[in-house]
Amino acid sequence: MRSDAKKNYDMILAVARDLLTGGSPDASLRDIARKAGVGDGTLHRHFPTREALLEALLRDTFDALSARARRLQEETNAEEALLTWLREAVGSTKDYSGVIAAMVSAIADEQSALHGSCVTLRSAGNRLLVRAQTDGRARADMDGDDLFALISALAWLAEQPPLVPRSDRLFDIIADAILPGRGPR
Amino acid sequence: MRSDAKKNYDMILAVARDLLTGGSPDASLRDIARKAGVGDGTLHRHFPTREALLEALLRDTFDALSARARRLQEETNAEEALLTWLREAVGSTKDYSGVIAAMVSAIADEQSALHGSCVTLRSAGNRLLVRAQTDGRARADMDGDDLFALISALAWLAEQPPLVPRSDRLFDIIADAILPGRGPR
DNA sequence: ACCTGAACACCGTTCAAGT
DNA sequence: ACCTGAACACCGTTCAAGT
Repeated sequence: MRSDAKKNYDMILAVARDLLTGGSPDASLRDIARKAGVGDGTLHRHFPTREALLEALLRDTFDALSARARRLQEETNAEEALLTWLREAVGSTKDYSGVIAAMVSAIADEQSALHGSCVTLRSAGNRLLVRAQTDGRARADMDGDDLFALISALAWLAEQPPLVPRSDRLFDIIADAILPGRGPR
Repeated sequence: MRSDAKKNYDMILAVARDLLTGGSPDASLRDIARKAGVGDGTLHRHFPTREALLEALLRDTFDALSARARRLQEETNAEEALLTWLREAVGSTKDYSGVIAAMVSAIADEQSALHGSCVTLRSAGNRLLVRAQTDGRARADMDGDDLFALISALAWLAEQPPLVPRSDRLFDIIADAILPGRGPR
């Protein structure tokens, strides 16, 4: 990449992160381009869709979650590892509203810029799930796709402003479904 | 309402239902107006927002769900009643994509056209939940808002095309969280 | 190679003009 | 009263023209 292109690319990402995690979660691509000081076409060439931009913003987060799963796998018992990782996975997208629906759509669309990140996430979760199932902790009639869906549902709930105050409780309820016999009844 | 206005109102609703439940879940309000043979302003006066249109389309459904809850309350045991009603509530919005996020937002916004329907739905669910809790079937640390949120999450999952094939299973998993000790482990 | 920004086809919303 | 449809301020996307 030419150095001026690289500079634009980085500037777009920085501005997008500021706007989206700041007060403007629905900022238009045009707004982002303007604030980044580039033309509409430049943004569109670097990031052909909004998804592509989100993917670039979240790739590091997904990679970190995958590494985190590996560490938990080694260091912690199966139930605690899965639970901790779930909590972190659900929390990981909370600053990027709208990304959850895009992720669910991307898991089935190999063309999507988010596809790779989604597959990585699902695999990481699946490893932890299988171990917890082997230990008889997690319910047996579930697979990695179910787990991915439940994480999505929880992340989506946490994205809805009126439900934010309840999101910890809702996490506990659904976590109980995955790891029965944990919390209070 | 003047008779020509009533005719327009009905025509808009009929066309909207056709388009939204047909192949065009994201049909624009302008498309709906054109197909209904009315001006943009006419649609906008009858239904100031997309939510208002969805509310009109779904009001009967919500009323029916509320009546259904009352009947189940009388005729069926607490666990079965809640479970059956949950399944119907989750399925009730499946033909109207995008309505779930609007409903969650409306539960906290008294100005929303959907607010009344949401409150009705929450009350109906809460009655069934309380009875199931009294019978010791439903988990005790939940309230009507939690139930509303879980219904929303399930309906949202059912709205995501890649997850449609799994939605029955996901329903079972979350239903187990609400009514522990039901399904297979 | 890469960038700019006008242009295009949309969108929801408003409002002057009509009946 | 109620309706129409042009107009407005947006949106994502494209592409001719520049450097």
